[in-house]
Amino acid sequence: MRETAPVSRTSLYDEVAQRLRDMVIEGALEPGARLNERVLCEQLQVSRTPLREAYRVLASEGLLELLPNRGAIVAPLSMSELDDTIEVMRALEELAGRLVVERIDDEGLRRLQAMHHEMVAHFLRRDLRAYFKANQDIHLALFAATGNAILEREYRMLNARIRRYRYMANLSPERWQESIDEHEAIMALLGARDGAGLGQRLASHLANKLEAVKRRLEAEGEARSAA
Amino acid sequence: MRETAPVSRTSLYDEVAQRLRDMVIEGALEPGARLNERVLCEQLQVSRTPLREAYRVLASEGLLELLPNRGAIVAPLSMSELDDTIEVMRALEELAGRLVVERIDDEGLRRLQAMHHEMVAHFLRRDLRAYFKANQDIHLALFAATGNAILEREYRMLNARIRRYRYMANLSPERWQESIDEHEAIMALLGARDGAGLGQRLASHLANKLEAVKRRLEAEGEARSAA
DNA sequence: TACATGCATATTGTATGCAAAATGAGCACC
DNA sequence: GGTGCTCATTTTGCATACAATATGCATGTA
Repeated sequence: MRETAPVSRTSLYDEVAQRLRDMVIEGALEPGARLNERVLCEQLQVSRTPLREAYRVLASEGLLELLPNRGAIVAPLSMSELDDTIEVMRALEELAGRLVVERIDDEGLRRLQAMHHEMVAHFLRRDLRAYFKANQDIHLALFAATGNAILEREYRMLNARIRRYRYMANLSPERWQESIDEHEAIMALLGARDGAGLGQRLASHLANKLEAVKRRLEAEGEARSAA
Repeated sequence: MRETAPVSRTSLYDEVAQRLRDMVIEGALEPGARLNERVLCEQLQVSRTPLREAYRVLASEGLLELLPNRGAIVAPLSMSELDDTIEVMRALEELAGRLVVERIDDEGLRRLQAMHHEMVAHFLRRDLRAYFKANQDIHLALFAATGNAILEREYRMLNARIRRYRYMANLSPERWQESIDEHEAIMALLGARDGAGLGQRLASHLANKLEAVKRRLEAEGEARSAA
C-alpha cells in the first residue's frame, strides 16, 4: 500500500508555541520584554492553559525566561552567552562540514548549489530580507544533509536563540560582500568534497558573522552585561 | 558588588519535571512506556496542570514523546539516534577538552584529581553504583570547568537522553578496566594541559563507552529500529 | 470464528475558578 | 524630601470542571 501521511492534528499549545517562537525570533518581542498572559490570551484567542504550556516549552528552548510568580520575559542574551553559543556552534559547524561531504548525494549537492545561486541573486538585487532568508535556508539545508537529526536539532535551537542578532550582521556593505565570498568558498569546498576544509570554513564563516554583530552591539552598548 | 544568588523559589511544575526526569533517566520508567496522568498525579500528589506543564518540558528535552490526544510515552532511543547523539557528543567533548585546559585553574584541577581518585577507589571496591555516579560527576565537572554554560547545558541534555544506556556499559570487567585506564590518560593530559590531546581522548573515551553499549544492545536485540 | 459497529468508559485537551503572591498608589512618619 | 507602611488591584500558580477524543467491550452479522 502507498504510504499515506497521517492527518496532522496539532495541539493548541503547539500552535501557540510556534507563534511565540516566531514573535521572539523575528523580533516582534524585544529581549527583556515582559509577557502578559491576559494580553497574549486575547491576542491569540486562547485560554491561559495552552499559553502557559507554550511558555514552558519556549523557556526550555532558551527563548523565554520564567520568573516564578512574576511571569515571563524574552530571554536577553548577554555578551558572554553569545560568545559561548558561538563557540558551541563553531564545533557543530565543523562536525557538519565533515559529515555533509561524506553523506550528501549529487542531487542534494545540486539543490544546495541552486539555493546558493538564488541567494547571490538576492544579494545582487540588494534584497536584504530575501537574502537573509535564503542564507538561513542554506545553512539549515546543509545541516539537514548531514543526515544527523540530533545535530540538526541542536543547531536549530542554538540558531533560534541568536537569530535576532544575526539579522543585524549584514547591514555593512563590506561585511555583506565578505559573507558572499565566504559562501562561494564554502560551495567550492563542498563541490570538492573537502570535509575538513569545509568544516573550518563554515566555522569561521559563522564566527565572522557573529563577530560583526558583536562589534555592532558593543558600539551601541546594547548588550546587557550578565544574565 | 559581590554577586548574590537569588532566593530559590521553585514552582511545582519544576519539581515535578525534576522528579519525572529522574524517573526516566534512572530507568524507573521504561522507554516506550505509557505515562498515565491520573496515576502520576496521585503518586506525586499534584493536580494535572503542573504535571502536564512538566510533560511539555521533558518532551522539549527529548525525554518524553507526546502523542496528541493519546498521552505521553518515554521516548525510545533508536540505534540511529544513539549513533547521531554519539557523533554530536564527540564534537562537544573535543571542544570541552580544548577549552578546559585553557580555563581551569589549579584549584579546579586538584578538585578533578580528587574526584578521579575517589572514582578509582570505588572501582577497586567494585562498587558499580558509586563508580557510575563518580564517573558522571567527573564528566559534568569537566564541562562545568570549561566556563561555557551553553556547552555544559547541551552536554547535560544529550547525556540525559543516553544515560540509561551508559549505565549498562561497565558490566563487563574488561570494559570497566579499560574505562579506568582511559580516565587515567585523561587526567594525565589534563595535568599536562594538552588541550587537543585531551579533547581527542575524551571523545574516544565516550565513543568506546557507547560502542560497548551498542554491542550489548545489538546482542540483546533490544533497540527499536526507528523512532 | 472473524470482522464490523455502536456504545460505555477512560483519558486527554481546554477553559475557568479560586487562592497566593506581587505591584503600585496613597498616606503617615521621620 | 525621603522612607516605610497599608491596602486595593493586578497577575500568577494551581486545582477543578467541562468538552473532545480515544479505547475497549459487547453485540450483531456473515
